Amino acid sequence: MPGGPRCRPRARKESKVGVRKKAVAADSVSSVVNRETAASTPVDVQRLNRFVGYALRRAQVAYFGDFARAVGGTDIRPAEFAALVVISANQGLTQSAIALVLGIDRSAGVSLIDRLESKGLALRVPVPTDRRSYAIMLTAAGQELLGQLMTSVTEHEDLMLKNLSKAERDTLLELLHKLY
Amino acid sequence: MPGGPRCRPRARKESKVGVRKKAVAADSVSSVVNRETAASTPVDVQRLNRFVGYALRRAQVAYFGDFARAVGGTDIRPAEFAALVVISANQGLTQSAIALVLGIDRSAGVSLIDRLESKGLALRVPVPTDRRSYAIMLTAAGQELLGQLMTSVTEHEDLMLKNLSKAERDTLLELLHKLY
DNA sequence: TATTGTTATACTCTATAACTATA
DNA sequence: TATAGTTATAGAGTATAACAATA
Repeated sequence: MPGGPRCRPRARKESKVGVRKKAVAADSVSSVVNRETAASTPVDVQRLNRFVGYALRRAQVAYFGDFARAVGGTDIRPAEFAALVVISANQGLTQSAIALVLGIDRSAGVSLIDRLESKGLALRVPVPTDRRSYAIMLTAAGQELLGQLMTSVTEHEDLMLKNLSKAERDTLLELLHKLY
Repeated sequence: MPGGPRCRPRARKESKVGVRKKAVAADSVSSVVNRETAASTPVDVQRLNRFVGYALRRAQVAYFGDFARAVGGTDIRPAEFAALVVISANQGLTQSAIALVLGIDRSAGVSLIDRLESKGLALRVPVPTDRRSYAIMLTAAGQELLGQLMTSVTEHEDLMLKNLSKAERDTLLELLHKLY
């Protein structure tokens, strides 16, 4: 996939985060080690599952994890797909406006549009009336790919949401929108 | 906050991702630049908002972004909170088991438990019957902090979900659980 | 002065591969 | 051989600060 190395090796021994291996004797802890728990007794996740934030994260990870497979060999990531959808519905939007809509920083928008442009899906068109900014447009290839993606992403969502009725799906969408 | 630098400077000029600044003349694009769109006309997000994945991401970003404020000066992140909840309800679980429950890799579990341990919230207790593994336990401090966090995180969720009725909240939780 | 696009940088989260000690 | 914990590493995602060109 895309992109070269962006991170460096950590310094060889600097990486010992915190205080490791300082394990204490079991009897310095009030409770006793429960061997059944450590083995294969069902884990209690009741309290954890009451938190919406945790459920949100798990659902999002599951969704994103399957996204790459869903869009096949296109090498389009969720943020890129979202950008394509926004640009398609709002041809000529500036980069900053796109970033604002997507809820990311302007600086993050640069590499997002870079990627779309390098794939031949979008273009930066100079705006004559404001030489600081570019109008972002879909290319014909971008428009066509978006058409395919609308289908494959919709299928992906159908699969992810197969346990939900149509009404539940609408409800989920509506409730999520209330969170931001 | 924690952690030193982990990334290196990109090589000075290597960073030009893709083909930038190759802006073409406006008339090489079928559509014309819509100045109103580039200015302040309301942006059309109708199609984008039909995608559950996008809504999931936005909701999760909003939730996580406010989490740090919600837990005050404790410097506890969502994953650490989730780990504390799991450990508390399942004292003595191994590191691998915790990672499995949280849906992360064993290797990611290492630094998670490292952080809890370095903050004095959890302990790695040697398991006599299996010298490869540790039983993870909450310390008294961990138990107490978790008590406070249960309150502040619950308040945080109440705030995030203030636009939802109790029934809607339960529905949201139930629907999200169906996604993973 | 303010904004647009940009670059350099930093940091979180998470994964994969490989290693060591143990089973 | 297989598993638990660990380390080194890669890379996605995103933020902040600062700068140049332009408004």
